[in-house]
Amino acid sequence: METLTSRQKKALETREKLLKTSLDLFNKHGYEHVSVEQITKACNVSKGTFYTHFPSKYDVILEKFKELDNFYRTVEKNIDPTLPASEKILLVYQEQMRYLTNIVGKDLLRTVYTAAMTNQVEQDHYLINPQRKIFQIMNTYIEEGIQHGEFRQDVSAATIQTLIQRCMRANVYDWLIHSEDFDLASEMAQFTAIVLNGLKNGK
Amino acid sequence: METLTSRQKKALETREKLLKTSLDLFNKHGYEHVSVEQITKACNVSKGTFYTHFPSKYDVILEKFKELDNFYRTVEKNIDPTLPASEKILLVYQEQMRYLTNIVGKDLLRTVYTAAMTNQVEQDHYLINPQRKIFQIMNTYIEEGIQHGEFRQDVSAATIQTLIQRCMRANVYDWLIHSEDFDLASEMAQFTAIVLNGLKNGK
DNA sequence: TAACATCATTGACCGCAGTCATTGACTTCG
DNA sequence: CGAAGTCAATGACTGCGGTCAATGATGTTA
Repeated sequence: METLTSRQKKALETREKLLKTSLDLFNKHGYEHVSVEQITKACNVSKGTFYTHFPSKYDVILEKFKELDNFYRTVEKNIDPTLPASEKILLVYQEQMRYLTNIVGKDLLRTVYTAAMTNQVEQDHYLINPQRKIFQIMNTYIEEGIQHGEFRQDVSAATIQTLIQRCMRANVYDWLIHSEDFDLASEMAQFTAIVLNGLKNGK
Repeated sequence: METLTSRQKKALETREKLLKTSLDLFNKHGYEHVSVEQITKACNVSKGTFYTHFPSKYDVILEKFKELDNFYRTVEKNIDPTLPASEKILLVYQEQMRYLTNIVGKDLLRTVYTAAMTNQVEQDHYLINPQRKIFQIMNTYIEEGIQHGEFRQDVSAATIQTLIQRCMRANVYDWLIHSEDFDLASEMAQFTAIVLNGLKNGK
């Protein structure tokens, strides 16, 4: 199992080359302005080859996008564990929004947010997949906050988790439909702070 | 100006026929499964004709979608003016979500929410256009709430308005990316109530 | 080594959104 | 009325995402 035949190695090379070239071209010209044929020509393979390695043009993006989770692991470590849950949540989101703004960019995110609505295949989309590292981190903080009596008792942990996740998508989506003049990190902070305030105990 | 030449009348007829046929077909088979050629064949016109009347396939949808505003006018009238602002907001949203669920449907809304991200043409999209009747209604309620000291003083009216609108898109978007098992009206009510709670005064 | 099986690769092909030069019926103007 | 202008309508064409039957090089088995 471990060792690959030369054939499989070749195939993997092709795949990697397609992946790298795709992302490079997307970065340079924008997702919509790069055709699959451009990618394959740049790699000296045929169009069909692209589709033996990726189900669609979009899936290349998704692959890259999933790397995000490594980023979150680093963020998690840099957060002071003694802070109240709501502040931790705000901090993680702040880092995430910075990352989305500066590294990922509108173009790729737009693709993901569009595909989430269109590809209603494979159950539910990655965007709401509970497996995502960031959601697991958030959920831990929320559980913590509940145990410390930080949140209202009449809303379940699962509900709070869903709502906090929805905050994220709300602000990202609004960022995507606004033309510039929208600072994702600060909008996110403001909005989430209000939601957290609405969830606070004894007010 | 008032009277149309027979030529213009013919053109308008063609336009209306295309509009009606498009929406009928979209309703019957779903937006994605209806091609422009199908529409034009059903109308006995050429494909090009479609594009003399509509900039794109999507714009047909948008036209229908704008009729929503008439609906909001009716809703507004049925709301008890003595209620507190936050309750009025919840009521309007409740009616809107019912309308979106039962009349408009996921298919058409998905199209609009996708296009809002893609067509970054003509400034900002209809979805965040302040001209929309529903936003004007909401804004009135919010101003009212501020004057009655219902909301925190440290957040401007404009900000509150933006956040309340964002609640709408947040829940609609999440509805669109969930496969069934998502009750838009109740999710919306819950989420918005929490945001309003977070905006409440003296807590 | 020879016959067979696998599977990455190919490129012609499909369906569809959108374009545009051309046409000719209708309108306007002298 | 006739010439000139307008503009709705046309359909061949482009570009692109995605498909699939055929190919043959590589790997497996006898």
